[in-house]
Formats: sequence, C-alpha cells, structure tokens
Amino acid sequence: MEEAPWLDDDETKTWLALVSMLIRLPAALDAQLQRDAGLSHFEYQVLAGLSMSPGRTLRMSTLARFADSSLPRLSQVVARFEKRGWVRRGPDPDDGRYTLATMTDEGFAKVAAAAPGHVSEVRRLVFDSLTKAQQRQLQSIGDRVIHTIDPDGACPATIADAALGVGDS
Amino acid sequence: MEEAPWLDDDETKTWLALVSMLIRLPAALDAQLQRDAGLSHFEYQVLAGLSMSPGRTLRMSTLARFADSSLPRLSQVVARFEKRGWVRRGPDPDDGRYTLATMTDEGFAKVAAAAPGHVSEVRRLVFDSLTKAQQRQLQSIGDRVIHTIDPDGACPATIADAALGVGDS
DNA sequence: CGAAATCACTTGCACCGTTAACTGATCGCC
DNA sequence: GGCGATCAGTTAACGGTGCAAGTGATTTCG
Repeated sequence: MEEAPWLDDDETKTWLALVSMLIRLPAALDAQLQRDAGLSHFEYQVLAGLSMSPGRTLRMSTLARFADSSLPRLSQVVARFEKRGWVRRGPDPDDGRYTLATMTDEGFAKVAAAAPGHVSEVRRLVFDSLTKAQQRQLQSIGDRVIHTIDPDGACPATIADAALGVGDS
Repeated sequence: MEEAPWLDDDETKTWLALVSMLIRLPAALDAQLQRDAGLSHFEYQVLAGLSMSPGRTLRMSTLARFADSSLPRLSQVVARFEKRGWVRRGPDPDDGRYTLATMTDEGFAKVAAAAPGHVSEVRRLVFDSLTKAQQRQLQSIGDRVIHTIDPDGACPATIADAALGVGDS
C-alpha cells in the first residue's frame, strides 16, 4: 500500500477529467432521455436489452447482468413497465425458478421512439468529439478497466454477444 | 435528427464498453471507500477539495462546482460532516450571503487516512492497466466530452487551478 | 434612504436504489 | 420419495438525491 503514495501532476489531471466525465456524462444522458422520452438511462438500457433479444424475451437475471443492475432494482423497474403494458412476466417453462420478461409491441414502440434521440445525443456528446483513433483507444481503455474491476465477469458486450446474438468474433 | 440513425458495430462496442465503465468504475470506487473508510466517493471528493484549498476553507458554491454537486446535496453532506466535527461553517466576512466551510484537524486526519487506500485503488483500476499514451488519450477524451456537455462550465481541474492553487498553466 | 429584486444557502417532500428478510422452485442426498 | 440446501425473484425498510419553496443577506434603483 506504500508503493505509490500519490499521483503526479499529469495523472491528477487525467484523473480529474475522468471523474468529471464519470459524473457528467450519465447525468447528461439521463437529462436528454428524461426530457424527450420520460425515461431514465437505466430504464432505456433495460428496454434496449429486451428489444434486441430474440423473441424480445430474456430471463430477469440475464437482463440484470446486461443492464449492470441488481435484481431488486430490475424487479421494481420491470414491475413499473408491466403496469404500463410494456413488458409481461411469466415463469420459464424450462426452469420454474427463472422468470422470463417479454417486451410487448407497446414497449417496443416506446423504445423505438426513444432510440433516435438518444443515439443522436450519444453521437453528439461522444463520437462527434473524438477521432477514430480515440474511439478505438476509448474502447480499449474501457475494456481494460472493466476487466480489472471484474476479471471473470462478463461485460455487457459479451452478454450481448452470448444471449442476444449481437456482434461478432 | 435524421443525420445518423444508428451506431455501427465498432461504435456499438465502444459505446457498451464506455457505458459499462461509467457504471462500474464509480461503483468500485464507492465500494473501496465505503469498506475501508466508511465514505462515499462523493463525500471523499468533498473532503479532498477542502483539504487541498488554502486554509482548508472554501465557499459552499465553489466546493459544489468542484465536486460536481448541486447545492442542496452538498449542504446535507456538509451538515453531516459538521455533526461529526470534520467541518465548521460560518458566514463569509466579505459577503454574508456566502458560507465558508472550513475543515477541522479531525476532518483532515480522516481524509489523510482515507487517501492512500483510495489512490491505491485508483492506480490499480485505472493507471496500472493503461499505457502512458492511453493516459494522455484518456485525459484528452475526457476534456473533449466534458467541454461538449458544458462548453463554458469550468471543469474541476480548472476550479482546482483557480480556487485551490493546484496544478499549473 | 427604502423597497424590490437577486443571490447563496437551507429545509421539506417525493422518488429511487441498496440491503436484509421472505416466498417458490429445483437439486442433492439418504 | 422426502428433507435440507441452494437458487431466482419479490417485498419491506432505510438512507441518499433532486426539486420546489422558504430564509437571510446584499445589491439596485427610484
């Protein structure tokens, strides 16, 4: 713990920039989604995950991992969605312990309506400011940090690959 | 809004990696600080800002900008700190509308005890995984994103420079 | 000089998220 | 086959955060 007591000047600036981005970017995305669609970023992520899955159906636990969510948190959000008619829940025929969440047409319409504005904001705040090289660096940096935090935990992209059939390689 | 309807495959992967980092990195930092010092990352940021300022004193509004915080949020946290004897509050002699928050020796001892473990975790999760070039890229990426979100808003680093006398040029 | 407007901050209320205890369903072991 | 253990998910209680209204101090302008 005594190896490297403090950050040097460059590291401090990098760190302050990262922390600020860590706070402001989610806040900005939440603000846009709340304003234009009445959705939090987390709610959007849940709907997006369901909309991309085959049959628009996913086990709650799989959806929770995809959305970086605890199970209680997801349970409450899905309960709200069910009340609004965006999602239906039922036991998994293969294993009664699992619960399958299925997105309705109304839910799909909701996320389809919200997506363009959100993607546009993501482009505006992130991709438009960055060079192609920086985008590659950003992905690499993100992958490394995530892997350090959770070495054997599947990242959302992997879950997307495995459960949703999205992506390649 | 119709300019670029969707993200391509590379952009999607970059985006998923960034979103995951946006969620997991703050969670990991909170977990370490909570475990080892009983502090949230936000509380640490407030204490760190005060500890670095001249006279360990700062106006509430300046501290709020530094910590990316709303004023009510900061007010409650500082009220808790005051109750624990880590901070004292009083009106600014120059302008009675401002409130000066001053860190006590006990508060300084608290943040000084928490800092090494936190910095060590920051190193472990971020800097140790990254090359020097990636660190430079990360700072540049963060600066650009922050500036896009808030073009004329001062970033914490700038506030640190101006109000705390930290850093250079 | 005094009243209205503005500014910095604090308080009250509603909502959201985490934690711990609980319900149902399946698996392991005898 | 039946009992305990484990797993998936829900529910209830607590703490924290954002928003709107309120307080106190200062500036502005007639």
